[in-house]
Amino acid sequence: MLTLRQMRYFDALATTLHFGRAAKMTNVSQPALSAQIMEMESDLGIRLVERGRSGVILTPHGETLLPEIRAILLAVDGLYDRARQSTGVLEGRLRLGIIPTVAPYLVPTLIPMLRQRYPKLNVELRELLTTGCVDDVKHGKLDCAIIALPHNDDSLRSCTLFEDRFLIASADDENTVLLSPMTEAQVDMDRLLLLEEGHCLRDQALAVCGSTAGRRVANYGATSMATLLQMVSHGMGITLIPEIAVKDERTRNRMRIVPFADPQPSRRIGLVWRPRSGRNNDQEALAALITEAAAELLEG
Amino acid sequence: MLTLRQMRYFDALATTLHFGRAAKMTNVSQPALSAQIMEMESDLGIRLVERGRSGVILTPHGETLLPEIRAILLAVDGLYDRARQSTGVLEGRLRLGIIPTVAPYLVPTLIPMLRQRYPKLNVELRELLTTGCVDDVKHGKLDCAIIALPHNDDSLRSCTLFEDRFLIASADDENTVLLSPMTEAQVDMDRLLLLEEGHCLRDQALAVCGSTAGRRVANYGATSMATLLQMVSHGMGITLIPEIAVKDERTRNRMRIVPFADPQPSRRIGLVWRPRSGRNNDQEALAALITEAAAELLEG
DNA sequence: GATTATCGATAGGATAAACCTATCATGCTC
DNA sequence: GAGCATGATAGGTTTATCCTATCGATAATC
Repeated sequence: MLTLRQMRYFDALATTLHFGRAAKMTNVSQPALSAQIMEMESDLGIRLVERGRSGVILTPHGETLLPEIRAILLAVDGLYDRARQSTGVLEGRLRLGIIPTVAPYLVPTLIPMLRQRYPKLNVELRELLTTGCVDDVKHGKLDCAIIALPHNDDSLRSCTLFEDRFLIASADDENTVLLSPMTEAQVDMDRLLLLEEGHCLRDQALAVCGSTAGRRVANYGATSMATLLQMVSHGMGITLIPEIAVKDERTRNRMRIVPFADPQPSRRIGLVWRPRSGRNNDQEALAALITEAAAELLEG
Repeated sequence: MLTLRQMRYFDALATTLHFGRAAKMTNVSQPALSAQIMEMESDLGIRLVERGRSGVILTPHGETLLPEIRAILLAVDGLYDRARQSTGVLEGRLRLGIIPTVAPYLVPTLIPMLRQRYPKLNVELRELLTTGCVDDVKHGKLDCAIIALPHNDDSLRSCTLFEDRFLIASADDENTVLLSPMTEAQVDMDRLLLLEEGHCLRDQALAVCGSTAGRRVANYGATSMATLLQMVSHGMGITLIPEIAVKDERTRNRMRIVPFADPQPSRRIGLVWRPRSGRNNDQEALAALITEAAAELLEG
């Protein structure tokens, strides 16, 4: 089997046209180089060089293969270069999963920031439910994901990005009096609209409003926050809205949005990744940037 | 130092995403493959794969390098293919030297024949004096050469291609009576025109006509057969013309060309090459073709 | 929740590849 | 013909690579 070592020796031999000098160039003894060249010729089944008393002549075969061999050696050296270069932070491809109740609000702010600060980064976004995010991160289909913590899989590492408070949204002509601030107990469960199953926000809303036995829930599940809030603005009910969505949804739907009384309920948004991924620097830098983006979204 | 073996193992690992299966694919034990991958990562200074309990995931680095590594492996396989393919007769480059008193007459016939019968052959022609031909063949600057035999260098091998008879050429209005056939003794040395020094034909002409002491020779030396024969046709003298040149030169100059009496003097044209060149098949095929081309030239 | 299966890493010893020094045979130069 | 230079060969050593057996940890299963 042909080896790179043999090619390197042949390269030196073709350069010097002299076994001794080629050996010196490759820091090896002349017999060693000679043996490797012979081995190479035997492997390929052709004579590469013509041994003469006054040095060496490449055979036509040798001359044919030389440029290809040199190209291979260059490509191999290129591997080292590329390996060395690509040790920077947030470079190359990053596959990022985001849950649907975060993605549409965070992405428009986050992506431009990423593009600006880490121009070498090529982000691939996927909007997935929590389970999808976690599974795909675990199986290496995603590098990391933005989900609501805590997650139940301790084979993944996570860190908190920001707290996302819940508020109550209703149509602005809602006849039911919404107190501000209101307590969870005041939420009329009959009128509470939720996302369809699978969305963590649905479970969180239920938890917040106390889905104790006996309290019924409107069993229609909206497919997205946008749909849900549209329903709310048309007076079909009320819902829990995460603060991160407020700014954006206000521009689209006329709604009345009131906070909960302290201690305000919230969800904790975090980043999850495989502990073995070895991209700690990347995760850290990404987390910092997301936190910054979220702060911008939440301040106004 | 990175090796091709490691790259092959990595290729298999990236394909199977499983150390055990990759090991089976490469006909090696799992620990051996594992060790090579680790060695590779250590060499490159980066993690290539992420070891998990359910198989393997490529790191971004690994994914970046994979296509390059596969390209390298393909190129190496290509070396074998090319080596195997190029074992045919008269393929690739052939650098052929020809002496000036043969080249202009043989080449127009020889080259088309070569092109037709050996389309994969790329002939590089060089017109050189005998010494140049021999030296360049010896030093590997030419693969072989067509010269007049015998040559004095026994480090080269040679074979006869064809016999090239000498004739006497004069202007067709030459007032000196040229007998036909004529003997060497009848040549008027005062009127004998020769090529400049270095051409073997000059020495052969002198040898034929007996350059015994006392017989002077016109000391003007023509630079080529064409020039020489032009001078002859203008009545400036007579000269020895090799039969191979007769057909072509007759169409350009009006001359009277008469043979020598038997035994007709001639030169032996042959092919020379390095015995170590290992292209015996090539030399043989080429010699056969040249003989054929010469026969065509000489028959008419 | 204990058991079993699977996966990659590790240990220890064997085999093969690659190397080095010293020497040889041959051709070239003076 | 002596001396020099070149690549090949010989014999012994070091280094790479490999294999079998086993381990520790995780994932799947009962």
